[in-house]
Amino acid sequence: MSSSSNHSHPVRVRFAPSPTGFLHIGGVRTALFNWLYARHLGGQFLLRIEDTDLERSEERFTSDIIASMKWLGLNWDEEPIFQSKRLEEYRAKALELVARGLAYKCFCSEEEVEQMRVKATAEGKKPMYDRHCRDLGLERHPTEPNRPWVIRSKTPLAGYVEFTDLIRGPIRVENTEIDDFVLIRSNGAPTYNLSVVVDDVYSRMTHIIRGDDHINNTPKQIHLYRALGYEVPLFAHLPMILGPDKKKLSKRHGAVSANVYRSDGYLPEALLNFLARLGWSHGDQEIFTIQEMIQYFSFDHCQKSSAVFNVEKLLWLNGAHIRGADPKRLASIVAEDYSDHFAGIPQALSRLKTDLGARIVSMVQPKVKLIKELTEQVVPLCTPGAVEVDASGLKWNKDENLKAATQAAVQRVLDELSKKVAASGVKSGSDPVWGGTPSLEEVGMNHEGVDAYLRQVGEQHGVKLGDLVQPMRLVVTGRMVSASLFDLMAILPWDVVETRLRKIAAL
RNA sequence: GUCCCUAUCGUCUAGAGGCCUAGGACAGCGCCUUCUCACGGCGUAAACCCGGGUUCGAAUCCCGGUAGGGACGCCA
Repeated sequence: MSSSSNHSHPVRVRFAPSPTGFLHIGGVRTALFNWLYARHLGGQFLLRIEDTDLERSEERFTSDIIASMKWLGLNWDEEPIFQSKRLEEYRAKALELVARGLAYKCFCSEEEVEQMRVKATAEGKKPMYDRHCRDLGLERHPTEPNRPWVIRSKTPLAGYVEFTDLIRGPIRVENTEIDDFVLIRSNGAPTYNLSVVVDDVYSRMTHIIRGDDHINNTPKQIHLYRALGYEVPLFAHLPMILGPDKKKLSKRHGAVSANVYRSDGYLPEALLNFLARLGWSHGDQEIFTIQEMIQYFSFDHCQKSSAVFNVEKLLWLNGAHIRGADPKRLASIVAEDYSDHFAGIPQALSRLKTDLGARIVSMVQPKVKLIKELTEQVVPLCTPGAVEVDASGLKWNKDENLKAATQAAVQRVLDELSKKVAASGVKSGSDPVWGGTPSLEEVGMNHEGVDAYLRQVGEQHGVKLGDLVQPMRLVVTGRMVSASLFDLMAILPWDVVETRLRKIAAL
C-alpha cells in the first residue's frame, strides 16, 4: 500500500462522536477500527466528544456513548476531550486566519445564502455560497454595525486538493468544488470542520479513521491544516454500514444504541467480531478473539464498498462466542445483566453463582444464541421447588393409554431412584447453597447411568424414550426445550428433581 | 442537479494477470447424528453489473456506460 509517509512517531488515533444521539452500530464500527489500529501498532486511542452543537448535544447521549464503549471494552488512553470546553481556542484560530487574510467575516444572512444556493442549483451548479463578502475585508457591516456575522474560509479559487486515502488510494477534488465554508457561526461557536482540525492537531493525531461520509469534508480540512500551518495527517475512510434496504443505517433498521445489543443478549466480543468482519477480512477466518483481531488488523484488507448489516450472521457469531465462553463468566453476565429475571427468587441468583450454577450454564450454553435465552433456560434450573409448566404441547394429550403408561413409568423412576439415593449412605449434597440432598451423580449415577436406566424403564413400560423424556423434561426444566435431561437429572440435587417429577402424576 | 466514492453467490467476503470449470461463512434446501432444541458432519443450490480495450492470457489493469451509496448546512 501507499504512504507510511513521514509519520514515524507513534500512532495516535481517536473516536470523535457527537452526543446528539446514542452510540449506534456505525459509530461502534468506526471506534473499533480506530481502536484495533492503535492496539495493533501499540499506539494511543483517544475519545473526543464533539459537543459544539449546543442545541442538540445532550448529556445522556454522552453517558450512553461512554457506557457502551466501556461495555465493549474499547478503552481509551487519555482523558476524553470535550469540545464545548475549548470554544475559545477555535475562535482564536479563526480570528488568526482572518488576520492573516485566509478567512473573512461574512455578513450575509442565512436567507441570502439560501437564495444563492437556489440560484446556483437553477443554473445546474453545486449549491454554494457566492463569496459575496470574500474580498470586502469588512470588519463590521457598513450600515448596520450590529449585524451578525460568521467567519468563512477563503478557499483557493483554482487548483485542487489531493490526498492518498489508506483504504481507497488517491482522491482528488478541484478547489472550484469547495465552498467558502463557515468556520465560526454567528453565535460564536465553531463548526465541525474547524474544531475537528484544531483538535486533531491539538491531540497530535497521526491518522484520521472515520466513515466515508467524511470524504467530502477532507479537502476542506486539508485546506485548514495548511492555512493553519499544520502537518496534514493520514486519512482512512471506512465504508458505510447499510440497512437491509441498502440505505444508510437508521433507527428504523433497529440501529439503536449499542447498549440495546447488550440487553438483547449479545456478547461484546461477538458484536465486535461481527463489526470487524463488516469491511475487513483475514482470509477465510470468521471467528476471531479480540486478540486475533488486534494481531491481524490492517488497512490492506479493508473493503472499499459498503456492507449490509446482517443480523442472522451476528446471531450465529454470538452463538459461537457463547459456546466458547467461560461458564463462570456467562453466569456472572446473567446475574448482572438479567437480574430482573430473578425478581422474587433471590435463592436462584445465589445458586447461579455456585459451581453447580456454572455447570448448569455449561450444559445450556452450547444450545443458545443469546444470553437472554441462556437466562431463560437457567433461571428455572436454579429455582428451588417446582416450577409452573404448560403441558398443552405433550403428545400424550392425544393418547390416554400413552399418558397412563408414562405416568406409571415415571412413578417407578421416582420410587427406584429415591430408594437408591436413600440407600447410598451419602447424607448431603456437596453444594453449599443447594444444601440438602445429594445429586444422582453423587450417589454414583452419571449421565450414562441415567440414560441407560431410563431406556430400560421405558422399554419395560412400553413407552418410547422420547415419549418418556418429554413430560419429564417439562416438569424438571419447566420447558419443552432444554439441555440434556440426563445431564440435568444427574447433577441437580435429587430432592429438586424428585419434587418436580411428582407433578407428573397431577398432569 | 453538481461533485466524490463504490461494484464477486440473497448477505458478509477470499481473490493483488495464469493456482478460478471463482474458495469460505451466514441464511436456504436435503441427509446423517439425536432425549427436545441446538451443536456437529456430509451434500446441494447460488456470484465475477454491462460494453469496449491492454495482454499469449483478465474477476483481477485502463476507458465508457449503468446501477448503488455519500456529500453539497451557521449538523457532525
